[in-house]
Amino acid sequence: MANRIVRTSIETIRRRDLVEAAYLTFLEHGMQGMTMARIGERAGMSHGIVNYYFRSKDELLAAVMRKSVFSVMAETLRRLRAAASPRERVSAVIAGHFPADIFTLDIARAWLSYYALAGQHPEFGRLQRAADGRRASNLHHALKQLTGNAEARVIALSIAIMIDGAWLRRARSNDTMDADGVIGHIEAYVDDSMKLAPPLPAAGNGRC
Amino acid sequence: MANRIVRTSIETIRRRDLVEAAYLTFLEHGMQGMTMARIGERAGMSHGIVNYYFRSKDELLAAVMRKSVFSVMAETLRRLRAAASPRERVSAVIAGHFPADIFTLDIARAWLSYYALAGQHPEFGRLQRAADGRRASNLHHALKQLTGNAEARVIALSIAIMIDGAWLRRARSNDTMDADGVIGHIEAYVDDSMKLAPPLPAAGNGRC
Amino acid sequence: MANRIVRTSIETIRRRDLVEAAYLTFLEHGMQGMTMARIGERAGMSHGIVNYYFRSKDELLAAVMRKSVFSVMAETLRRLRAAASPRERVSAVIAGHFPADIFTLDIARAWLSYYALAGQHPEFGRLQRAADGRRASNLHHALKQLTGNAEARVIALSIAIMIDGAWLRRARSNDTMDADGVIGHIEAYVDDSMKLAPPLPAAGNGRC
Amino acid sequence: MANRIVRTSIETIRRRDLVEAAYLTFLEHGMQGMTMARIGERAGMSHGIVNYYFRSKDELLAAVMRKSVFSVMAETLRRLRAAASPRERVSAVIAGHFPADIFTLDIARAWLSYYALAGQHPEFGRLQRAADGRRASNLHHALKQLTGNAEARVIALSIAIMIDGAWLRRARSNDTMDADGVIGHIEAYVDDSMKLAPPLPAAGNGRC
DNA sequence: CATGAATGAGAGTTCATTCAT
DNA sequence: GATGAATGAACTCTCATTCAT
Repeated sequence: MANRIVRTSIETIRRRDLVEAAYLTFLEHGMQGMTMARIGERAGMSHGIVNYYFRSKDELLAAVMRKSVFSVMAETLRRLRAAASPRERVSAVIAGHFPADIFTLDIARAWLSYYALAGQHPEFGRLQRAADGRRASNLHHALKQLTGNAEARVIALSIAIMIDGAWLRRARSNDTMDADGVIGHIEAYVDDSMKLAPPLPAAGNGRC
Repeated sequence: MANRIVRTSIETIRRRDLVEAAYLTFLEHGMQGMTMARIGERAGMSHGIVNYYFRSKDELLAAVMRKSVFSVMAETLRRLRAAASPRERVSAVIAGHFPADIFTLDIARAWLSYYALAGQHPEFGRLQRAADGRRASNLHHALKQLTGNAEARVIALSIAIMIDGAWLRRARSNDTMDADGVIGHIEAYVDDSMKLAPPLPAAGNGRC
Repeated sequence: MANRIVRTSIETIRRRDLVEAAYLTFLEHGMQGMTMARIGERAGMSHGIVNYYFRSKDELLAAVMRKSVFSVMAETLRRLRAAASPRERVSAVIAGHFPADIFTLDIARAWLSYYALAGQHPEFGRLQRAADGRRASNLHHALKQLTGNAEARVIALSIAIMIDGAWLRRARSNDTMDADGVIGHIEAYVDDSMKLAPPLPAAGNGRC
Repeated sequence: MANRIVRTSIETIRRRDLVEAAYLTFLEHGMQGMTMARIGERAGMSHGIVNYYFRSKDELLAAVMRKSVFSVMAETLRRLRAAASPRERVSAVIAGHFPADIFTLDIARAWLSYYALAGQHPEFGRLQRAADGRRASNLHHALKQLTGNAEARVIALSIAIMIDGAWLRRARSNDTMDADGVIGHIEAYVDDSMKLAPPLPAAGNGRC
């Protein structure tokens, strides 16, 4: 039993370390320079053992992707739980996508590489779509309580597009807006949209 | 002397053909599948000659990057010339980024793989920033004639972000909006913004 | 001393289990797919222990070869013991080589991969020749009691060749004869041969 | 034009040399030791060029197999053309499978390896079945002119099985019969069969 | 100029084997 | 005894690059 735990523990550690090493290797050498040999070297292991813990490079890559997606989703969730009103929930989704220490050039480039790879990697495509669906749903639910359904849908889409666009631009250079700037920009858009949006039907929001 | 000219001429033609072939290869197979052999094949030349005209793959790659960026800018420029009013100029920039036959899943993914590579290719970063600057400038100049300077800047940025975001989302799956949908969405945003924007100072648009 | 016995006993059991597992792995995956890891897995042991009990894969392979040959011989022997007449002994040898559940495409192919390896494994060649000698001898002894010595030798050889040929053909496709068909064919040949064979010298079979 | 011929010529030469080298490598190191590197080395080429002429190892292997199958079929055909009577045609098929310089231990082992590989190599399975079909057809047609249809079928099958069996046994050791011995043995079987076979219906052989 | 034959480095992957625990 | 973590050699295959023709 103890033995089992030790075994699992080592495997867990190694897999985590390898995912981390793969990610760092990617940041340093790009997607193309992210070879199994280099990953192993960075993790201080032989390249043989990398294939022992991950049956293939694709599997390792998928693990890296999953970790990335979840870490972003987790941040958003954390903020959603702390949100007290629909409008705050919208802000939670927006801010959740731009933690200052994550919204960096390197990480943005990593994300773009993932996207580019989605074609060859059905699983990652699925992950992305799932994450996108969650985001759209969160935004739409919150906005529905602030304006009409159709308007909510349009605004939610605009926000989602802007979030993606901001990340794409982040990968371009360091001269673009920082996290706060982006958040401010999108929030301003939301506020403007609210001004234009029709007042909610009186009865409909008795619930909120 | 004549000989010299002929040689140079052939060289120019070959280089242009090879860049074109490389670009098409890139659009079809993505950055990873853009091999020297495939480029030569597509250009109807031996792959040996590719290395004759471009000392290395990186050199060819740089040429392809230049061409890619310019070809997108050219489409926008074409539409800008046909635009009759500031508002139409805004629309020209928007529509210029979404030709229906170009705004496809594969091409979007190819572009992302480009972006992902920019980190290792300083020149490409420069190119992208230049193109982005042009776009921002075009949008800003047009919008300035429709609203206040500060508002114009904000709206121009929103449009630019949405253009980038739409392309990123296009790479995600085929279930997203098509070119017309995206254009409609952004145009609607522009129209809404105009409603909120302050009326122009009386004299400002006498020029137009 | 008792300890010694226990140790030896476990070792014996483990080695037998491993040979059995290797044999089954071989039948299922062929010579090429018979890896140490798969053998260990099939035996329900770690693959590390396989190398503990067999210094190398070749040593295990030799053991498997021995087992394989013996297991085929055993089936024939079982039937031989039940045979009541010389003619039945001939049938025993024939049928002993074609158990319906063994005479399959996969197993036939596995055996061929064995044979193909014999060139590099002197011991396996020896084993095969020994088994072949036993078979020839069994057939010859039985047939000698039914016909002349020279004829017996010829018929025994034909039977042996047909047995081998039937296995080789079995590996070709599933469209060939099944076990019963092959047995029937060879038996018919034996019956025909008996018709042509000279009657036994009167005294010759008094011995039987 | 001349250029084209030169090119093709080199390619033809290289491919032929590589097939030959692959075959020799196999004879020396067995199927498992027949690596691309060793093949290239034996052919005096880099291993890179091997993959240049044969897109994959399987393709090279298939070429080796095809060459082997065709060389056996060609020998049989050559003899069939020289045969003057049905009985001689039967002999042609038999002798055609056992040229003295081909019926050797090494070559027999090579054949077994091919058979063992047929499972993973659909094309080779097809080749084998095609060759077998031709053989069966040739034998049956000739025998039908010597005896009844049903008998012809049985005898043809026996001959085919014996041919295969003789090759399998040849791979076992050098102590088995040589080519002449095998041919004699099978011919004797055919002669015996003719004795037992029913005389042909009177009219049936008016044709021959 | 142009070809394509040839090279060789390096990619991912498999696997027998060793060894600390 | 037994495990499975770890190594490293070897394999197939790809590809940018060089070079004789």
